[in-house]
Amino acid sequence: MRYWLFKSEPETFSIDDLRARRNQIEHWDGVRNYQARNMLRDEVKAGDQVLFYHSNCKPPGIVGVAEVVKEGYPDFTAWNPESSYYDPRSTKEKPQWFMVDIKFVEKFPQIISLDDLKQNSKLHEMLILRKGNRLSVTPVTAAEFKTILKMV
DNA sequence: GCCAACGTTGGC
DNA sequence: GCCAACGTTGGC
Repeated sequence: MRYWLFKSEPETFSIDDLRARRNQIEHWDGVRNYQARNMLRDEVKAGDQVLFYHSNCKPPGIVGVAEVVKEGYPDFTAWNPESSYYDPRSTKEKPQWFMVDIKFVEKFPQIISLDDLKQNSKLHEMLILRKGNRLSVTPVTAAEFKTILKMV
């Protein structure tokens, strides 16, 4: 089993939105970056654990955990001209973009803020803390995941 | 709202 | 295949 960190702007889709979904499951659509796409398509597997990160808000940070329940399949929002994620280069024959389904596991009683993460010496290697890192899907090590759960 | 850091696009 | 211009991300 592997561990990941998924970023989302809470204004767009928050952990509360995930919890409110039917069966508490939602597809993780709209990823339009090739590196992140490759991970969603090839590496993220059912059963993997996901740290749910709120970005572009005050404060940014990890707000809970989700679990992958369905692995990489074509992101159908790319086929919908009405969608803001529409991409005419992606077709049903040759899908360009992929997504996974995740299920709500828990919401932390309080956010583990970006600042908290920076303070923790065990997390200095975390990709999310690297300068300039903008990937919305990043791998997390088992040790990092464990450390973060202890910070709750 | 600013702006640094990136990724993507497209002319050449 | 280079690289300038442009768009986006996301912390501050």
